[in-house]
Amino acid sequence: MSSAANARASALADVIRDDLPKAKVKKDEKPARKVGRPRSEKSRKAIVNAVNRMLLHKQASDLSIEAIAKKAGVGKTTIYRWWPDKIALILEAINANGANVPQPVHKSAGERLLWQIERFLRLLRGRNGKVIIEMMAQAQASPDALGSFYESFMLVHEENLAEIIENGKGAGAFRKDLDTAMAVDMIYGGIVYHLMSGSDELDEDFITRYPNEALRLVR
Amino acid sequence: MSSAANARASALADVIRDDLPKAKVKKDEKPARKVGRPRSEKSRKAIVNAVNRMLLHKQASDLSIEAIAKKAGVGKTTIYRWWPDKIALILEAINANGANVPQPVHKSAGERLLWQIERFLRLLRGRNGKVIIEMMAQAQASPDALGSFYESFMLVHEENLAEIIENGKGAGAFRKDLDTAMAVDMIYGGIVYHLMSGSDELDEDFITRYPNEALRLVR
Amino acid sequence: MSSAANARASALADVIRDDLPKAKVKKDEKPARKVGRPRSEKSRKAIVNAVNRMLLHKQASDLSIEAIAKKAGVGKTTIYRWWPDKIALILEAINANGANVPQPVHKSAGERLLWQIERFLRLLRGRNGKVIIEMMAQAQASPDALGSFYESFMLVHEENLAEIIENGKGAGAFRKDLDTAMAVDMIYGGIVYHLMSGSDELDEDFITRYPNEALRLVR
Amino acid sequence: MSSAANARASALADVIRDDLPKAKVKKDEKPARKVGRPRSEKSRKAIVNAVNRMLLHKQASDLSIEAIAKKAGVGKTTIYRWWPDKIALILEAINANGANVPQPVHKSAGERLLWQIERFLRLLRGRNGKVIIEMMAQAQASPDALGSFYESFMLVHEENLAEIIENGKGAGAFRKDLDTAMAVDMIYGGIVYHLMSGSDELDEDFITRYPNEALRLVR
DNA sequence: GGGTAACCGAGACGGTACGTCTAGTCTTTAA
DNA sequence: TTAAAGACTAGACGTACCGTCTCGGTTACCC
Repeated sequence: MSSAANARASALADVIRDDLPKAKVKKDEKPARKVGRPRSEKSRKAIVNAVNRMLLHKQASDLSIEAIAKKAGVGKTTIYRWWPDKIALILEAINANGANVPQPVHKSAGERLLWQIERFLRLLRGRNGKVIIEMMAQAQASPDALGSFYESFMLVHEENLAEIIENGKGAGAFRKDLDTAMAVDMIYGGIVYHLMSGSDELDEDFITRYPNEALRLVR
Repeated sequence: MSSAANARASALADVIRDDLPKAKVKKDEKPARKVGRPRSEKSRKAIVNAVNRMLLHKQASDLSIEAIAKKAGVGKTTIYRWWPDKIALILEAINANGANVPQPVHKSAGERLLWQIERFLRLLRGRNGKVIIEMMAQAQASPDALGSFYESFMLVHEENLAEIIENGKGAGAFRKDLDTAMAVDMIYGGIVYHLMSGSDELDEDFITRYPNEALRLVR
Repeated sequence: MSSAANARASALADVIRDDLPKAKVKKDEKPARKVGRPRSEKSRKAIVNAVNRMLLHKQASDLSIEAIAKKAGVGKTTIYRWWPDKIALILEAINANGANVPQPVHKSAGERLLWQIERFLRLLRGRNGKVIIEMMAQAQASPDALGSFYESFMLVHEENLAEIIENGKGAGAFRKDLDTAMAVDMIYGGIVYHLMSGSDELDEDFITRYPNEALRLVR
Repeated sequence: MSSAANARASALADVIRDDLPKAKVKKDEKPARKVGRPRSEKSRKAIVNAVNRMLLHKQASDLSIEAIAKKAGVGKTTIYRWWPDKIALILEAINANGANVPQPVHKSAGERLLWQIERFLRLLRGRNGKVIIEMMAQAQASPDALGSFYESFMLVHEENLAEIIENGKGAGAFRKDLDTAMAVDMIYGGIVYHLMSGSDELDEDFITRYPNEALRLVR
């Protein structure tokens, strides 16, 4: 990831990492849809709700499309029609690809870095964290799924962080010799690795202290 | 993981992280049994070879116990008898839990840190890297498997790194206010995350530059 | 079937066998409707053509309404609206319910029998035979479909044959003690059974010799 | 079918019709099976019983392997392992391929013919008749299934009947110019066609009178 | 050297889930 | 109104593996 992030950092126009397969994003196809029965919003909600209810009791890897369909009172095809894989479905369900809140501007580089990391940590607190980490883990099994995961979740965070670091370097707030891509890998990697190591949830202590520890890395 | 690693670092006697479930490691039961047909070394080798041959063609997640048994000319039970899960089997096969080479002594804290990180990177270069990362990913699905993975692979690296950092802090080589556990998370996390992001192998550039980047973190 | 055929034979006014469920034949409702968008002749042809093209490659039982609709570029509902089931559709497509050619009159009973059987055999020669037999086979699955098949294909042949035999008996050309219904069953059954036994098409030899063999039965 | 039956009649050694695909008959492979867990007789019975119980309520075409497996408390694979298709399974279940009772000898050709037809009719009386006819119908969908049906059910009857007719012709009891194969087609075809025409069961009247009607055909 | 115990291969077992296919119905817009 | 398009629920298909079990047999040891 880092090299791509790096390239991106230097040329910020690039929005899509091209070393990762793209998930087929149906919603981008065309806004003007007219003929045929329209997608049922009721079914969509039933599916998403079913996923969320099930995640209360069991691990993401224990959800089966079959069970979700049954619980949602929906045909399996309806799920397969709208989501390319379980990863995309669950990420949508837990709303992880939440609105890309614009950063407050006019802040110092350091403050922007802390803000961005805190935002990421907030997204991973509670049950969500474990679920998302499971998604990332499951995505390892197939390049398609991996692309799907990155595009819908990780990419935007990487871009934001890389941009902040690059700017900070330019403004002299961060070390000039810092490798942006590696910094991104370390900062997000530290969090991901922590969650993968067994803790079911991020504890408050970690959330509080991690951003500052990360700040030390870039200065 | 970091808090446990931290605790461990302060009290180096702890060998087993106790926030992780222990995998049942049958071979440790040890009481030198005599009766009964002894384990067939031939079968063990056949299984391990089959796994390694199969890993040349396919992803770790695409190996099934069934296929391994067939390829090795072995009953499925023989595999289940000796390995608790696919993770343990594959880790043994690729010999990832390689000998815990003792560090050269009388080095500076910085040199020891670089040496340890390089050792870890060396272990993950080539195909091995992706395979091990897949193991880590699959282990997320079950606490047992996760314990198994940590115990047989990750734990020793964490302990070594934590010890080096603690010593470096004591000797004044590293920052006193550095959080050892978080540093461990970031250093290994950066590598793991990089591999999980899509690169099939660690490129030479990354391997060369990562250790120094990590060194900057702790100073 | 035979008892109904028998009853019919004695009272020739009966056109519909009443031991068979009637298929709902929508096109018979007929009351010259005016309002609404008219049925698209283009679609009708597209559907019929699609069926015929598909029958070149595959068995009738391998055609699905879904596939036909897709191939014809037509909604499934359009098919369901106009044909009660696959059987009716395919029979129409291969035009099996071909015009009920009136028999030449003023012939002897034997000649009329031969002519009728030959007509039936002609209808079943080539690919048509297997397709029609498959229709008959599939119709076994549901009384509705069976009724549909009989009404649109088999009934008229049975009636004709029964009438010829009855007349022949009255004129002294055929055995007086002959059971008309059983004779019909045997004559058509022999052909149907032959086709169901595996031959993909009726061979010339069979077509040539069968009518005379049947004639021996009734004398 | 008839031509093959004819060839067979002239050369009675031929037991297998070769214009039909052979079903893979696993039981013929080898009697001496040693290794591996043996087939569970309990499961076999459970499956066969489930089929029979289900046939009381529903048509053969409405049985699904899935439902049978569930009702029998058995894995689907267990069914697929032992039966090539639903046809073979149902035929075994209703025991249609019942013992090939040897004919009483020293009878006249006519008596033997009547006996054979009555035996066939007896097999098809009651619910069995409709079920078997449905099997024959379903078998039309695939050459494999058709072969399976013929081999396990129809073949022996055809052979017996053909042999009786040939003998009768030789002994002067039946017409010399009779085409054996066509006679077989007509005799069995009459029955099959009758059942396919809608009657749910063979009525007593038909059973009583059909054999004599058939006898007239061959004289 | 016979008994006993754990091993071995083979492969059948009850299950779960997969992703695809089809049936027949429902809900839109377009003609 | 009806046609056409296509989404909907439902559920079977046949396959792949899971982890367990049940065989016949083998290979050590221990007495």
